[in-house]
Amino acid sequence: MSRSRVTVVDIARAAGVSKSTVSLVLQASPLVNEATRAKVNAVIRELGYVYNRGAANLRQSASSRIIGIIVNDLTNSFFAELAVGMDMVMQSAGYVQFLSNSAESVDRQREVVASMREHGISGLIISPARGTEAADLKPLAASGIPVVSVVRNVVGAKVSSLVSDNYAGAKAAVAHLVSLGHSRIAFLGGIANTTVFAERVQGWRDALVEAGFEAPDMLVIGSTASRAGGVAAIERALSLPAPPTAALCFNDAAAFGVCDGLRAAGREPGRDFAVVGFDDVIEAETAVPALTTVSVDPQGMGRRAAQLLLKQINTGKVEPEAIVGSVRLVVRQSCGAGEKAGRMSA
Amino acid sequence: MSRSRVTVVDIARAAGVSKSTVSLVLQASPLVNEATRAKVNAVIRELGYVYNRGAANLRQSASSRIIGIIVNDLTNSFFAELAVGMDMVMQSAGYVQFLSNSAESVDRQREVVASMREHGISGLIISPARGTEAADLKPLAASGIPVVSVVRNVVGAKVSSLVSDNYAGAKAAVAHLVSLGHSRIAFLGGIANTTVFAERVQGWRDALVEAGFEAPDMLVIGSTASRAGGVAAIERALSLPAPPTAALCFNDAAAFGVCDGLRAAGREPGRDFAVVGFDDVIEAETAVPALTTVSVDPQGMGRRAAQLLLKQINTGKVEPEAIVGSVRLVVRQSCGAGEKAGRMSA
DNA sequence: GTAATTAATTGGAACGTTCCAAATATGTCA
DNA sequence: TGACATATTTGGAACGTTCCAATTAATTAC
Repeated sequence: MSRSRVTVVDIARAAGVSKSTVSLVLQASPLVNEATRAKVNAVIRELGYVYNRGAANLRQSASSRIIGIIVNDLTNSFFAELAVGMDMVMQSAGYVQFLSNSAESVDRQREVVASMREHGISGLIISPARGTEAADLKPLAASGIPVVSVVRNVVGAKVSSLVSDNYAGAKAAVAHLVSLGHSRIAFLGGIANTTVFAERVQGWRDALVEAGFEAPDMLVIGSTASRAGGVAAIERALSLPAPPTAALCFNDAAAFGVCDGLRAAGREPGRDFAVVGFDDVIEAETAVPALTTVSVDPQGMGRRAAQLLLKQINTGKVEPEAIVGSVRLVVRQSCGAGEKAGRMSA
Repeated sequence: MSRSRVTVVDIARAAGVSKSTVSLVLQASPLVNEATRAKVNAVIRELGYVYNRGAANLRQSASSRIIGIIVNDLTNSFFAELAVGMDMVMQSAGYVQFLSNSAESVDRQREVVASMREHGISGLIISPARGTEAADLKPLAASGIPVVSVVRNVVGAKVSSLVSDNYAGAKAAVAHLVSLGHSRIAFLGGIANTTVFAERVQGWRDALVEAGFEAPDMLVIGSTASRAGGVAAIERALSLPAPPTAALCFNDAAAFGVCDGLRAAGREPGRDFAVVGFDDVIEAETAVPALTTVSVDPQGMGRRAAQLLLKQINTGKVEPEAIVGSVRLVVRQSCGAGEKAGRMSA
């Protein structure tokens, strides 16, 4: 059935030219005569030829036009949107991407990286799994493949990175809550021993201290960075001897969970308790109450990461570049300051 | 800097054997002597050799071990989970996947398919964009590349498909609502002229009719299949002269939107109005109220689709196979029947 | 009419692997 | 020892492209 594939030589024979000419036509070279080009293209369509990029990549000068993307949790909207942003840029640049989910497993991540290397990726964007070490990315950098680490940093790795300004974002969010009259503000959700968590907690702490309030450790309640984690965290927070009246959450997923947990406890988020998230995923805007959150613009971040990688691939330069993306607080209703929200009791 | 890459010939030279022997070692052939194998492997590690799969794929017998996955909306949790399920299976099978988002654009989808073909995918799993025609998938099937269409069907395309039993799911959901005492049950959200929508509406209609109730068209309110779409749909539903007391929603995203919209209108989902979703995404379980929904198990569906594709690749058989995955109603709280929910007023 | 210039085309080696057929080494049996 | 079987190794052609250097054809200049 599936007859052996059509190659340039077949085209050449059918069009009565040499394979070199066909190759030139394929690359839209200006060297070839209009009439010849037309004829060759006609034959190409007629025989249903498909270009074999693998064969072309064999010549050492060529670029594979394949890049790798690895994210740590694709089921989290934040990362899905990040991936979509990258996809957009890569696709318009004529690249195709291997996209894999490490599910926070460094072992899986290692396998995927190895597999992608064997397939000759020209670059990699990675949101590293927890516990990723510089050594995991070393071989890539050593063989001249540009790597952009996004969202999370890998300490000691000589790769470019694009992370958001977690410290400033958290600080701004807490300052806003303070301006609304809160003083007992919790930090809810997220896994404790990660850099991102540490940076956000630091912002939370410094904002409270600068405002002249206490920042007791018991108000920092870690859990998973998910909706379920948010529910668990707010339950613990409400059972404290002196419960908080507001919370900055590790991310939007946790913040939604906190809202769910508040309702389960008979409290209305935005009215009885102020909730602020982090990320600004799409649903943040349409949720009820709309979520006040620190906007990281995941799609935009994905696009920037992709552009950064493309720049490195095209210029062939290897020096890593560290970019900290700015963030801004988007005030909606869940903090009690939005127009449509009811008045806060605190 | 980046010296030209290390090849089998370099390994051969360094280990004092022929390139053929190195090749045998790479394929873990039992033909080679233990001592030789050890030496070659040592050299491979020492020189930091990376296998060039592209070169190997050149021989026409070889399989590229690359498959393509295209989904229509990766920002929708349902599809993200679907992709994660596929990723799991593919990765353990030693495959790597191109994963792209068509964003419901048939043009983008076409480009992506073409690009993936040029890169020599051994198979494709696609959740087709709206408006995809059989012709779009024809060339793949013609060149013997197995294709599995998932979630949505492409009429007339001779490819395998794996869809869920939309009709039975919708019918069961409505029957459940009827058993709870509802008779004015709306169908909310989703884009009207799609097969999936039609099937679910038909299930809704038949269940109502069988129960002896009316199924007026005005109770079918389409919109986008998103959270925002759900909000819009319930707003319109509540403004009807005789508003419904319950709703089956096109999917979970829309159902969450309906819950949001209900609260915005001062009604509590699960108590004042029964809501049922479709899909059973992860958040359905942890949301408050937990969402009663028709479980499609997206990750499981992704895994099944991947297994189906692998089977087709391995057996080399081309005959398409149409599978309808069974679904089951998961009763939680948003319909008012769950244990923790308050009593329904209707 | 010949030389020089420009425009088009082309043969063939190279890219890094696999795999066949053939060669060599090792062992066994009479 | 020679004849055979078995275990291991190997040269070289192929896979489908690109690209250099060289060729041929067409045009222009003198």
